[in-house]
Amino acid sequence: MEEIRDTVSQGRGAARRVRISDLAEALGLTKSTVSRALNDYADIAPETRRRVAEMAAQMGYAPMPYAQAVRTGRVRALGLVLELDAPDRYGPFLADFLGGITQEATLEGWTLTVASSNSREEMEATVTRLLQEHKVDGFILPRTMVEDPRVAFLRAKHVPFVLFGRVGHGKPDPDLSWYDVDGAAAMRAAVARLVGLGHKRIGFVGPPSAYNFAVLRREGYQAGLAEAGIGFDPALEIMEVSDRAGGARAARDLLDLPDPPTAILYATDATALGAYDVARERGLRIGRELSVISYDGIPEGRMVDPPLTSFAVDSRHAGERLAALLIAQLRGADPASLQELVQARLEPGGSDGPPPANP
Amino acid sequence: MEEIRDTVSQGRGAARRVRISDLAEALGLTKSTVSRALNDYADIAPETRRRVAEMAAQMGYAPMPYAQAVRTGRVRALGLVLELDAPDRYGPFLADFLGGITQEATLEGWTLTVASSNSREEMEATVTRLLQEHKVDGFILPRTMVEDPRVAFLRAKHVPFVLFGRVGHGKPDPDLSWYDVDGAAAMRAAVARLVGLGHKRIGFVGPPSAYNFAVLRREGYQAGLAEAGIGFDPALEIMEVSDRAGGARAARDLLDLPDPPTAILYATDATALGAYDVARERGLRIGRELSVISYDGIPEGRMVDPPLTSFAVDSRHAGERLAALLIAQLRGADPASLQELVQARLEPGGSDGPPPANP
DNA sequence: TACGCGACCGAAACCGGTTTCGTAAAGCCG
DNA sequence: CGGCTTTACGAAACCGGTTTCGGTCGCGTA
Repeated sequence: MEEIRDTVSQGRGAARRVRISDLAEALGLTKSTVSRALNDYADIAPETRRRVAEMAAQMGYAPMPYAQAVRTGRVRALGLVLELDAPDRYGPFLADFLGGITQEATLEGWTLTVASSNSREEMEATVTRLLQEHKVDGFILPRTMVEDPRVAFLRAKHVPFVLFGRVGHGKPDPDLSWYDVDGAAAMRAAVARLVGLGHKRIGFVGPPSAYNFAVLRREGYQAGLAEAGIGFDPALEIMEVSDRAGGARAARDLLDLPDPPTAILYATDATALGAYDVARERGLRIGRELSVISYDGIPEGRMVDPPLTSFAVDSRHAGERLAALLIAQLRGADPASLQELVQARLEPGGSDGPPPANP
Repeated sequence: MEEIRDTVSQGRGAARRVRISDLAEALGLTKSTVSRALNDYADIAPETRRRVAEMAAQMGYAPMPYAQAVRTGRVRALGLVLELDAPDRYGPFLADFLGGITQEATLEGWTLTVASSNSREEMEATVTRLLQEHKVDGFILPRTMVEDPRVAFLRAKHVPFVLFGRVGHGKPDPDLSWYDVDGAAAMRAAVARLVGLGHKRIGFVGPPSAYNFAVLRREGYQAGLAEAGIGFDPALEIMEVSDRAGGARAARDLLDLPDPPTAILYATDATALGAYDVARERGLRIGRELSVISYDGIPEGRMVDPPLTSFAVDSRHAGERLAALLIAQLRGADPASLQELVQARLEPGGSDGPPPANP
């Protein structure tokens, strides 16, 4: 192996990377003292600490994370395993989500390592490898399930992680870190909005109930009905729907009921678009003969006619906060204290309106 | 700092990670010999090499990349910087693309580190940090520009990289590694298809010409015209269009010409959807009064009526090959030998047909 | 004035590998 | 059968940091 390494700097510029020993020499100290000064050990004089910090900044010193890792076991890297086998493939939010994570991580001097899996087995193998090679210090787990195998798996290995979404239905999740958008509250608000417009029969179309968010949104729907004093009719609720075609089928089934709903609440925009297809088929006008409200705020919802009334989530913010929560946890914060619930933002479109006068 | 580290294994299971010294001891060799055996040094007896490999497999030994990196400077990590300021935000392809990269990288024992930037300055700062911290060994650069600042930047730093797309117009790019889909060929084929249907006046709508793929696709369009013996009319070509609304504006401009085209070739599906909006506005039927062909193969193109005839690219394959090319380069292959050009796959829809009888 | 105790820093071991260098044993050759 | 190469491995340095362990110094106290 040729003696290249960092020494591309032979010519001009690029000033051969400064090591901690260079710093120590320049200061007339030993590298052990410099190291402790930089890491805020108590047995360093404040004045010395200041001098070291100053010289480090001046010389542009930055430690090499992997050299530190040999001793500390920490690489300052966050892990994210994308699940390629998920039904909706993350939609258009992935770029925002990754942008949020990486921007926040960069701010704190961390990086993001991403991997992917096509099955649960593959996911476990990937996580294991990442851990064994010490490529990451902790994980961000997107799209939680009610019974999430990843949680049990990582817990058993004592690996820090944060969840995007909660687990276990609606139970409090003690000593787990998570960030979630309050889908239940959004669904409640959606029901209230529809009731305010005069609707009495409101359908609900939800995703596979293995996903925690699906369950929470359904609960929000039912809670909304209860608050409005409307009885819950199981015939109006269709679960296990995950794509546009499924959303269309659900709409047909609901509209074919003896006493069909005048409004349908969809748990996701992608499925709500199916209602537009059915409306076209049957000559119904969305927002007039059929009202629709959904959740996610995908760009496509703004492009259809009429625009979809939807509760938008800020994926970028989610990424930022998840990164921040995980980093905090890795720095020693108590996981149980790292939980955030934010509200979705209503984006009114033209897809909801008063029910038709004579049904 | 407590003595935790890997020794969570005090109870059962988790068998304290096996180090190279454990391997050496079990074999009755020194760790230097074991290391050289594992790294295929010439001065190791074949029989010894075999024994070491066998024992390593048996004991489940895997070196820690960062410990190796202290000496070698290599961390077996690929870098990807997402450009958040790009006009189209990667669309729905990002998950596939990342899936391809990570699956291939995993196969070879590498990982992917992703970062993001909102501007050129931020991109350079991010790359510099990743390099300085030795978090990555090389980069994958998506979405190349005709004059790509990233290429000059990384070249000056002697950092290995591969391009998704070519640079510098259509020139051969010597000593650069790249993977690209032959957009020009697709556009030529599209023109031929339209001419075969009877079209004589064919418009073209392209993305910002700073992007290399935009230029190549335009050249393909013009080459297609030439092959068909149709003169090129500059009025029929509109560039710098990057979204659906822009695609709609372009369609209006083209249709408002004194001698309007009967078919429009769009360089991207996202912009082609704008033609559907205009068709609805003006009561034109796509595939009848107006033919449309485009490129990308986004899922939404399959959902519109009629389905969009488009040339689909396989983003997952692109990710896989880019990862493979970069890894090969990092292993010492000559960059100039690492260039791949693949063809897009035509997905016929209903958006193209014979021109109307009387224009 | 002798003693004890913090405060502060240096010396050296250590982390898990890689690479250089030296050398004993085996093979080659006449 | 002895000298000269090879062959194949061990010993030790090294990579860039962190952490442990002492030891010196100044100062308050008896």
